Amino acid sequence: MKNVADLAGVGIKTVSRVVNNEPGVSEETRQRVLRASEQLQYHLDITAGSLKRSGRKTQSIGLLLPSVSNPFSGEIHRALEDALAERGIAVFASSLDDDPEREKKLISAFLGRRVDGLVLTPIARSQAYVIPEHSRNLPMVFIDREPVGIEADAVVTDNEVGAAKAAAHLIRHGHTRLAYLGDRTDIQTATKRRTGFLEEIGRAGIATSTIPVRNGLHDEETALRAALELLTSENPPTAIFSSQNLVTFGAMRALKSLGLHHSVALIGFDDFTLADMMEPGITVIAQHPERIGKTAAERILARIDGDDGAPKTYIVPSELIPRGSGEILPLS
Amino acid sequence: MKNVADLAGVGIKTVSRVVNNEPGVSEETRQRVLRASEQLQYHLDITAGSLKRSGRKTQSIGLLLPSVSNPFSGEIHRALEDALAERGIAVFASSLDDDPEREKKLISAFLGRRVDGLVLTPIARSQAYVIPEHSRNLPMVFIDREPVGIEADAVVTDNEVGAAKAAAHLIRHGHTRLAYLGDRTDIQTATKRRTGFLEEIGRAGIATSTIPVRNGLHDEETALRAALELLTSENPPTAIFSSQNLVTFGAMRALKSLGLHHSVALIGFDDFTLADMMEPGITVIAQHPERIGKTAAERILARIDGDDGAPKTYIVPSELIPRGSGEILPLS
DNA sequence: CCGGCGCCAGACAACGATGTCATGTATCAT
DNA sequence: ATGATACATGACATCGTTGTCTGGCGCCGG
Repeated sequence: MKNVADLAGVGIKTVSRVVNNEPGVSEETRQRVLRASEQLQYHLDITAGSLKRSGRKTQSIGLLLPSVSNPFSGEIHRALEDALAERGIAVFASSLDDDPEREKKLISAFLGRRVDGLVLTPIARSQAYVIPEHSRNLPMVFIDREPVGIEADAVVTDNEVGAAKAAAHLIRHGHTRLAYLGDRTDIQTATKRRTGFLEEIGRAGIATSTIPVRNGLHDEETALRAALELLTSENPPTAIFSSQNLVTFGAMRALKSLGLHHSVALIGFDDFTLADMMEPGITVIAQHPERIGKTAAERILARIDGDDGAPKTYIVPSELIPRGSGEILPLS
Repeated sequence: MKNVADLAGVGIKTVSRVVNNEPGVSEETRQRVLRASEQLQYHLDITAGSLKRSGRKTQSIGLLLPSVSNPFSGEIHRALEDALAERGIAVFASSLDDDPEREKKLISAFLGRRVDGLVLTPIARSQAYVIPEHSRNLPMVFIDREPVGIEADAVVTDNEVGAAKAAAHLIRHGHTRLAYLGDRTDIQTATKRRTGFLEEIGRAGIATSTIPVRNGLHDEETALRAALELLTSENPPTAIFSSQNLVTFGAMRALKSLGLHHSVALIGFDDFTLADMMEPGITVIAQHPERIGKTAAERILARIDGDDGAPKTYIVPSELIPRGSGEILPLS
């Protein structure tokens, strides 16, 4: 900046005014400065600026996702990025792998970069450790899962309601022997989906104690084995609800390998590419990651702009998309 | 930092020494400083540090992808992140949407944040406009596509070879009436795949002029229409090669809707989730995004560390994965 | 007993920008 | 002509940190 000022024969502050489009610079000087910065390939250093700038905004936020390679996370990321790009805010993205240690380490790394806000999928048992930062006015929005041990904004899918819709849908099609395949119980959404599913079954007058529930399935392989075991048991279910994508894939493989894909019903939580191209099409409870991302962006921007209302949880409704597998009728 | 120094009753520089683990501080003082920073919830500001620090490293890089919601990009992103996290380097990620304007704008935004390097999928017709930055020693690694108009490192899939493998595979299975469905011709990889595909056909002694080639397909919808038109034409192909995921999906839909999915062969470039669960399984030329990401990370780190060898293009081999659709024999 | 050396520690400038304030000059009403 | 007013501009301190340099102190050998 100094060099530009010298070349243009003006003061350093005038250069600052020009590149920031501040008023109070004559058109002639402005042109001279612009020519000089062009010539020197000058580029404003926004990190240096944010040191002194009022509010100290770095125009960047940190985004913590289960994994950037997870398509669901990718959609959220994209929606968020688009909304923030309009304001010139850049996004640091990173993956947690559902590891509480990584969560803490990465938050710390972002804090060190003085991000203007944090958008995150929490995994640690409690987020109480960030209370100091949060109350020190660091905007935070939790997505997909609600925070524990701290009051903060959150944007989540209506997990219980969605899972209940799946149960109701299966029951309406005549099923009474339902089964639940779910993720690790330390993942909040998995637990909520199980609760919603079982409660709806209870409301329908079916004894939930008769419902086989398999938890702790975190990948396709374990889900496949659990499903196989279930389907080859004494009194196999006529309908399966799987709480998550990978679990759904495992269930699909199990059904197909046993030749039951046209006779046992399946509803999965979470939509996925090509679900409609499967044989049969897979009925799902679809979440809306774009809406989650967009809402999270709105919230974090509002907080950055000083909104200090009470923290609130925003719920994005899920949607049942019938495609065939969930409409299979029980044989017996 | 000043506050910590005051509380600990030491000079500000001593605090700096402690938090940076520099030698020359007595154990006692060190403990006192650590206690003080604990008490004040002090967190080192690495952006301020990078202002004066030697080399001015901000410990961050910029990553420009077609879209962060694209699974292929997501895999690359993840591999890159993992490799860079070990060095404490954070990643700014953003989406280009194959828009040259966005490319320039985002590069500029990252430059303003003084990233230590840039990893990008170029889309603009030429990247000559970044020559000043690059020669001013900004490390850059291009991924997936090679840069035009500038000499820089690149990590790419062997597109021609991969496409040629697809052609050879189909020809080996007896096909002579092949068709090509491809992406926009301004996308480098699409062009290379077409070239590789057609050249292999030529080598097999088939007149390439007889091969229907449809370019400019950028989404599922247009691909679907192009495939339908092709398949219902006078002399329909017995095998299709699609140059990209979305195009493959369009082709799959077309085949299924015409009931031809078991009689017309299909090979797609790019692997995708559930390809093996389709009916039939979809044969693909798989790329290895993790390897692309990992290699790109190694290169950018080497450049950041001062490697100033001549720019080089690194080629990551593709792999043909037979799953059924590519092994369908011609009827006639 | 003294000079020299090593160790710890702090003072100070600097990094690249912005906020504040003072200054100079032209313009205008009186 | 004069003081007030507006506008254009630059000097300077400052943001939070690190690099450099200097100083005090204890210890050692001569």
